[in-house]
This record gives sequence, structure tokens and C-alpha cells, in this order.
Amino acid sequence: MSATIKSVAEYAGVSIKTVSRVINNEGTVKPDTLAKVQQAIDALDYRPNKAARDLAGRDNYVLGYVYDNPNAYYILAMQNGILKECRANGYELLIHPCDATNANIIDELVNMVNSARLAGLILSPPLSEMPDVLQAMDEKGIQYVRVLSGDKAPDDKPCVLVDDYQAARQITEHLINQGHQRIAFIAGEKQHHSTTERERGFYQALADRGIHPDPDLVVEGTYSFGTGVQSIQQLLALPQPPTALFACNDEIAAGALFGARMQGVDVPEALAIAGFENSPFSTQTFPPLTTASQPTAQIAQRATSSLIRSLQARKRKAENQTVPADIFVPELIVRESTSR
Amino acid sequence: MSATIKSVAEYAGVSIKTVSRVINNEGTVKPDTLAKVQQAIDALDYRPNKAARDLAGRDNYVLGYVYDNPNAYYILAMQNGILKECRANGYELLIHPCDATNANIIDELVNMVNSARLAGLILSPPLSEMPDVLQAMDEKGIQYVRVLSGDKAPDDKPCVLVDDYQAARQITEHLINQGHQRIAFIAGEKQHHSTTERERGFYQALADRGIHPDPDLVVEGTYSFGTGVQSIQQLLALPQPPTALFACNDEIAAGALFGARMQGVDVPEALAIAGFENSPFSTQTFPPLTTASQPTAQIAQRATSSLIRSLQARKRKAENQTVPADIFVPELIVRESTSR
DNA sequence: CATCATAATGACAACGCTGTCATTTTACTC
DNA sequence: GAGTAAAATGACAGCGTTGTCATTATGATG
Repeated sequence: MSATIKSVAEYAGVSIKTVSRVINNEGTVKPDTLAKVQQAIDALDYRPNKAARDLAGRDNYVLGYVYDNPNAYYILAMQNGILKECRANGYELLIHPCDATNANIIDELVNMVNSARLAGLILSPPLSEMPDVLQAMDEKGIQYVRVLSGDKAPDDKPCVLVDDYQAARQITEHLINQGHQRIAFIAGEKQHHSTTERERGFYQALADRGIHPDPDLVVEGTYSFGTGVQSIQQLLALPQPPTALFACNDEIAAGALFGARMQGVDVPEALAIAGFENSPFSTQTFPPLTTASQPTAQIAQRATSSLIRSLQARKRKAENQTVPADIFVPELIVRESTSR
Repeated sequence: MSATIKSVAEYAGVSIKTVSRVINNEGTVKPDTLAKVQQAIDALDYRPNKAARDLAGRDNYVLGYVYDNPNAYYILAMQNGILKECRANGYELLIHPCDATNANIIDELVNMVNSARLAGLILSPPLSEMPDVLQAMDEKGIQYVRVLSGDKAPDDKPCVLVDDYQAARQITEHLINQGHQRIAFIAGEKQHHSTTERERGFYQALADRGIHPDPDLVVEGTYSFGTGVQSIQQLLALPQPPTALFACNDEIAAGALFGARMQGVDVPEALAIAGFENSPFSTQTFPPLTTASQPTAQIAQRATSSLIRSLQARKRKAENQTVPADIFVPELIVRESTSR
């Protein structure tokens, strides 16, 4: 049988309550007592029994990850990052796929939090970008952390930022550095902040280098292969076709690559193509795609750790010190699709 | 506050133990008592507290899903199916990504089961096909259910079968029915049973229709876009190139489609292409791919329910009646890539 | 209808932890 | 060094359920 708090207490020569204080980071334990207990915990390989904690304590040690995002790779990466941090802190994870367009989405979330007694929620786009959802969480006093696209936090509630703007600038700059002036942009769904942020970065990079954007070169679609195929046809049919393309994600880029080659346009010789997201199939095209890589799992882990910290702080009634939001800038990955 | 077993017992006028018996399907409750309790449960919207159950009972109401499969869509679909069944039965799910090629994989699993006190494990390929893993589980008395590729159960331990063989036959037959005789086959990793089952189905369909297989038309690779591109080049360079292709999955098929069109071969006019798995991008190619769809979420749900049933049976020390394994045959989905 | 076996039900401790509040120790002041 | 406030620690109940064992109701038998 595994060690219990009682055996640890005996081993360390303290009361079970003190052990409890140690494992909950309550911070009111003398350093040498703490060391003794810590040592006992290590020696006995003690791991707190989650069921007992949940039963005895006020809240459950369970976080919720709610998602509505068709990108399976993204979700799985998020999930892995969250899971890792949860394990490290003795939390469990409840996973809840949902439909953000559902009119009852708010009730659904509140219900879930209550019935499973969740300690907090991790929200990723598009949920994390829905003001009414966030407002409802605030009103019900439900703790959460958001993963957001942006270069600064929209408010002082906990969030982790992914700076799509900055990354898009870098990609566009990379294309400009390769000698391109006529650079096309294919956008995904405009509802996603990531789309508008990437577009903003695109325009900024052009402006930085004194290139006037040509409205004909900017096409709007969805985050799909099909959009890429159709858009590139349209773009290549222009009297002055682009020499480079920045697609809002790899799926669009792959479609554009397919479409371009179907029309006999060589990539990268006649058309450079860059994607975004570093999804698995960005390496599975010919040529492989230049893209930007967001460390999704790491982002998720950071978000989770920040949620857990704020949960523990609230428990100790500590001042809810607003920590500055973490910002991750996706990293430019140059591959052959933009070679000179 | 939500209802507890005590409030239900009072409402129904019985002891808490009787309520406990009802919610655990122990079967030793008189029909009218049972009805009374059931009604009380409904009236109070009672849901057993998982933490208390876990703490009081011997095992935890937590299942584990262990996976090592690069296909994010597959995993997410599995996960959703499992989750649905877990929720319906008051179980929770612990998700554990792992590396099946890791030498310590067995220790890792055993450790996980012990430390999280898992009630049982859901295993999908390739884990479900590793004899040493299964043997270790058996030895340690760890309950599990497998999702396997095959048309009959390899033993009488619980599993759910996906009949790739049958589905592959149907796809091949479909190609033959479209008038094709020279049909190529691109295999994925041979370690996966699904590959060999699909190949077996392919050969069987040819045999059924008296077509002699041409070894030149069968190529082996990995489940990747790249394999598709390379293999189709090789196949089209043959003195007598194929007029149809059955690719072991959609990713290979998409690669082959790309490769074929790059060489100026029209699909489906000059080459019919069929994939397998009905992955999201099978609809995102031009033309969309004919494929076979396995209801992964449903398979997962069935597997989970069968695991839960066997768990409950074991608890009641009931005869572990071996239920015949469920078999799912992936369904042929005809799209334009194999039109005449 | 008394007797007994068996089915149905109940009383109560226990699971491992946290919250509350009481007690002891420590650090500081005059 | 006595007095005091604050910090550190401990004792103990209680969280909601299940397991064990005792008790009661039911049905079968002669």
C-alpha cells in the first residue's frame, strides 16, 4: 500500500496537519520542519490521495479544459501541455469538447464546472475570445486562464499571449528579405483574433519596409486546404501576380502550393509560399513549408501553471497579485518553400 | 448543495446502504425498494460524489487511455468516445500519451495504473497489439480493453475489433467494379496490424475476381504524404502503370494524388485513387478522396462500455462471462477520386 | 404453524485528507 | 526576564461513500 499522510507524519515526527500544510504550500511551516517533512515525503514516496483531498477540502483538484477548435493537432498539443502541469501539481484534468456556437454554451460551462466541482478552467480560442463567456465566468466566480492571440493583455485577468502579430511580421520580413515586393496574403476566418493579428503583422512589415499593400493581393477565406487552392488560382490570374504568398496557416499554404503547381507555377522558384503554425503536414509538402512554430504544449503548460498559482493564492487569501501575462512569440522556421 | 446519499435515503425512507446498493447495481434489492430509491434519485437529481466513492471503495472510478499514435484526429475521436461513455457511467478519464517504443513502457504503464489507482485501461494500436504489454497487464491483474484491427478476436480477453480486412476488400472491389484491373497498393508501416489486414483484404478482393496480383504494383512505405508522392512516381514510371490505386490511408492517398497530378496524370480520369480512414483532409483534396470511414468515436465508446461492464462484473464476483467481441466494419465512402 | 435457510436491509466504522480552533513555541518589547 | 503578540503546530471532527457484519423480513419445508 502506498504511504498516507499519517505515515509521513509519523516518519517525520510531526502531526498530520503539518504534513498537510507542507503539501499545500501553505507557507506557515518552519524551514527545518519543512525539510524534515519533505524528506519523509521523499523517503516514503508519498503522493497525496486525490479522492481524500477532494472529499475533505472545499474544492476539487480538477481543472477543466474546454475546447472548440477543429484543429486536432492544436488541441492535442494543448492537452499534453496542460496534462503535464496538472500531473506535476497533483491536479486532474477534465476534458470537455463543446460547440462554441451553441446558444447554451454558457449554461453548459457553468453546469459542468458546478457538477464536477472544477477548481478552474483553461480556455483556448475561440472560447477565450468570447466576451460573454468570460463575463459569465467572472460573474459566477469561476476561475480561468485564457490563451489568447495578441501582443498585450486586454485586461488584468489571467492570460497567456501568443504574439501572432510579431511572428507574422517576421514571416513577412523574411519574404521581403528574399527580394519579394508583391506579397499576397490569404486570411482565415476573421472571427479568430489570430487571423486579424497575423494580418496586422503582415501590413506592419510591409509598411516598415515602405511597400504599399495591394488590396488585390489580400484574399479572405477559411482555414482550409480548399481556400488555398481557390485563392491561389485567383491570385495567379491577376495581371500582376504575386511572387510570394503568406498564408494564414499551413493548411491554406498547402492548398496554395497544390494549386500553384497544378497551374504549372514552380514553388519556390516562381512563387514563394509561407504558412503558419508548423503543423505536421508543413513538412510533408513538396517543398516543405516555411512557417512559424508556436510552442503550443509549452504555452498550455504555462497557462496551467499560472491558473494553479492563482488558485493557490486565492485559497490562502493572499493578495491576488496580478502577474504580467506571459507572451510567446511563434518562431520563424525557414524551409524550402521560400528559398531563393 | 447537491444531494447526498443521505438525503436520497431519507427521501426514499431506506438506509444509505440500500441507496448505495442501487447506484452500484448490486442486484440484491427488492424491485419495489429499487423503484422507490430510483425515484428519489431522480427527484433529487442525485449524482454520487466521486471523491467519496474513490476514498471509501477499493478501486477508483477512473479509467486510463494510453496512446501512442501520431494521428491526432484518431486520438481525439477515440478520446471523445471514451469520454462520453465515462461520463454516462460516472467514471473519469486519465489520459496518458506515451512512447510505445520506449524500453520502459511496461513499467511506465504499471506505475501509472498503481499510482493513479486506475480501474482499467483502454488500449489502442499500437499498444493494443504488443504482446509483452498485454502479458504484463495480465500478470499484474490490470483490467483492460483493446481496440484491434482484425476480423476475429485473437483470444477471449476483452476487445473491440475493426475489420480493416473487410473494408479493404470493399474498397478494392469498388475499384474493380469501376473497371480497373491494374490496381496498385501502397502499404503503411508493416508493424501495424491495420496495414497487413488492409493488404490481406486487397489481395482477397483481387483473388475473388480472378485478378492476378502484380508484385510491381505493391509498394511499401510509411503512413505519410511523402510515401504517397514517392510511391506514385515509381508506380507511374512502370512500363505498365496502374489505372487505380488503393492507398493504405488518406495521407498516402493525398500524397499520391499530389504526385500524380504533378506528373500530369489526371485523377480520376487516368488514375483512380482510394484512401482509407476518412480523415478530415480526404475531403480537402481535389478531387475529394474515396475512402473508408471507421466510426472511431463509436468504437471507443463501445470499448469503454465493455470495459466498464467487465469491471462491474468482476466487482460483484460474477462469472466473467466472455461476451463476443464487437466488430466494426469501416464503411466505404465513394467520392470523386474514383469516379469513372 | 414452527423451523430454518436465504434474501433484503441496516448500523457503523473506515477511507485519507482538510478546516476549525486550541495550544504551544518563538520572537520581540520594555 | 516577564509580558505579549505572532507564528507554528496539533487535536479532532467531518467530508460522502463503501465494506463488514449484524439484523430483520421472506419463503420454503415438513
